[in-house]
Amino acid sequence: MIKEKYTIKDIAQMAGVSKGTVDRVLHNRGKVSKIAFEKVDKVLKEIDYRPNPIARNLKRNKIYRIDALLPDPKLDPYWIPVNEGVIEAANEFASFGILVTKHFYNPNNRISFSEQSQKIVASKPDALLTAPIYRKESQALLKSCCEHHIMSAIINNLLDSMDRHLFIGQDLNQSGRVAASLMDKLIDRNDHIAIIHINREPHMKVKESGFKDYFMARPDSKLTITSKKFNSTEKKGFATDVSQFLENNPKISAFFVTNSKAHMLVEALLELNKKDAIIIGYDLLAENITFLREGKINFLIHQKPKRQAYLSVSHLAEHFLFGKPFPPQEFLPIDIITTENVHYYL
Amino acid sequence: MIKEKYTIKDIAQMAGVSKGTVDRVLHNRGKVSKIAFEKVDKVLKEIDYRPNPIARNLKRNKIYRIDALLPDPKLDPYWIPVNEGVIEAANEFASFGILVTKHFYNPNNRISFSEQSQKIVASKPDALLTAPIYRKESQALLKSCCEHHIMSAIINNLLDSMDRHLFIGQDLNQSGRVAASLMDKLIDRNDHIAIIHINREPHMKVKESGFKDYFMARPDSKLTITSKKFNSTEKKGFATDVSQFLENNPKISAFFVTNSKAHMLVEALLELNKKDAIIIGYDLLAENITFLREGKINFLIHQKPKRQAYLSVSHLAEHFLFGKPFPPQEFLPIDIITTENVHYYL
DNA sequence: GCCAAAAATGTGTTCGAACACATTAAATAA
DNA sequence: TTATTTAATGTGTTCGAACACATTTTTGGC
Repeated sequence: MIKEKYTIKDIAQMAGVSKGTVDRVLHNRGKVSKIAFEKVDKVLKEIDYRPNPIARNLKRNKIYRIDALLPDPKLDPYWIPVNEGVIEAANEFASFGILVTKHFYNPNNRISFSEQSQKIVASKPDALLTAPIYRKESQALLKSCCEHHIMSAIINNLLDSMDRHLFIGQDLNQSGRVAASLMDKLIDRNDHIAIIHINREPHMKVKESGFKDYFMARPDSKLTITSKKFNSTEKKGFATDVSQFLENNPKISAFFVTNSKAHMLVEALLELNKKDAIIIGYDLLAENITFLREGKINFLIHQKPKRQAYLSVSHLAEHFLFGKPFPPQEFLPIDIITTENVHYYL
Repeated sequence: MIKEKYTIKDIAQMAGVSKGTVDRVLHNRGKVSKIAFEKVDKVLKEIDYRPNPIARNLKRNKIYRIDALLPDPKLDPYWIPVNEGVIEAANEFASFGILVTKHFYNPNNRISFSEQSQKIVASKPDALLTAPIYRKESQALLKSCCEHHIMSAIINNLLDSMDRHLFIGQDLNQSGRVAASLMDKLIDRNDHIAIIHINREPHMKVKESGFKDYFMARPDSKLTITSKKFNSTEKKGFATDVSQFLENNPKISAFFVTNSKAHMLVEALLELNKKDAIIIGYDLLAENITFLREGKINFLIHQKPKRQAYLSVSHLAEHFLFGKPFPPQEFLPIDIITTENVHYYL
């Protein structure tokens, strides 16, 4: 295998035919005689020809449309970095003819998700990127995409029965286990642990399972783990609820918050004058980082929302532009964040 | 700003000139009258023209050469993933006309580094990628690159007085601090800590500083931290040395190993029947992972050698191909690895 | 006002792949 | 055998930027 760049013209010359014939062989377009085919095929087998993706792309000269359907970052700050990741990738690939359009839905309103879904499918983009908060609606959307031959990519959380869609995110069960193993290093034998869901979304149950599984696997474990779901979105009601919960469970001193809202719990605990609680939460929101740096949150797990979004868009783009293959599921590492390394993740 | 793709031809038409004139304006090639310049300039200011990088690249049609000068992975397994990262990126960009050549040097022999250096510079590649283990020799190499207009990228460890070279790696001082903060969570008040250098390379001192700084910053800290350097490369001599060291410092129960050789220490400790020592080390070598999973290493810090290499090559490639800018220094996150999340980093 | 030199502007070709179209060779029917 | 369809093959153009080259316009000198 000689290291050189071969062109169609080269191959044609080597095989003693014209570039048109080589082209027909390469693309199985027929209208090639056996003799000609074999001459070309022989050369192709010798040289490991790889078409120049740049020339190919220039010729195609197509504008690829990727539509992103995401929760409105104004309504939940968790989605701000996701939005940034999409924008970054969009800018990077804009001059390559990749056109990214963003659509926001209200994360507290399934109807808004469905409405936007239909609009997007109707506009027939080349690919769709979404965070499937609502299971049923999301599955309907993905099915619809399949039917209309729209590529689909998913971030944040996996849906069950979901093959052949690009997924980029974390293994949420394992993420719960990581949280548990960190908790394990921090607590004493007689600590009681609470798993706190604040405005629970379905996939957070998976984190809870992982967390519990870790401790269940240890035969010596006699820990008490209580799971609690808080629904209040207003601060006041939430603080009262927390107070109530702690009165009923006075022994609890360690908390695992299953989403980005650990800072809310910290604030509530501070109001109740309950200090030195052990807290593990998710995501690098400004409030969380502040508490992490102050030692009021012990560990954060980084779900890399920005990277999820960036990677999805760039995988799709590079697939369209250069035919790059990508794995159907890409599980990102579960990053453990402390005061000391948080800086490098921002 | 209308969202459309403009070509030079479009601009020429809009400005009422020929594409040649537009080209001269875009590239400041002179030979343009004031009137023509202003006509073109006006259009350019209106439309935010970005040249099609694909077409540009096709026209250039140049083969870019990147030479990588790295320690032989056969002589130190730490460099295996670095090698993999280079290969992966090389394959990815091969069809774009990026030609990556690897050169290995003996990490225990500065002469072999110098010799290879000279060969590479003499062959005048477009860029050089290296891991600068030897300070003086590396600085000479980088200077030489500058003079010959060879781009240079560096991974693994930073050299001082090193501007305008692409660096991709971790902040080693901070990495020591991360190790310390993890140690802090694991130890008791009266534990004694040892910092262990096995076959020390100069930059490992930086990790030690970071580690010590963390504990110094705490006014309440009365910890004893001993630093020890082991030089033996053979197992037998090493175990004896460790034994000796422990006899002299019987109170030491926690170890921070500043490179990928934590597994050697674990083995030595096992031979001495010293169990439940606390150990924090670096890098996901197979041996380290085994001990991590068995609970004999508490934390590993992942230096992402593969990613460092991959990123360097792809940054250089994308710079050459598409004119992508890159930051002079890119500090990668300092990943904390436990039994629970190690799987996702492999 | 005319010619030569210089400046300004326009035209044409290239890169490699893709595909439309033109041309030639082989196969079939009259 | 000749006309005519069909198969096989070759040629030419396009994508957008870059640059070589050709052409036109302007300027200065007499």
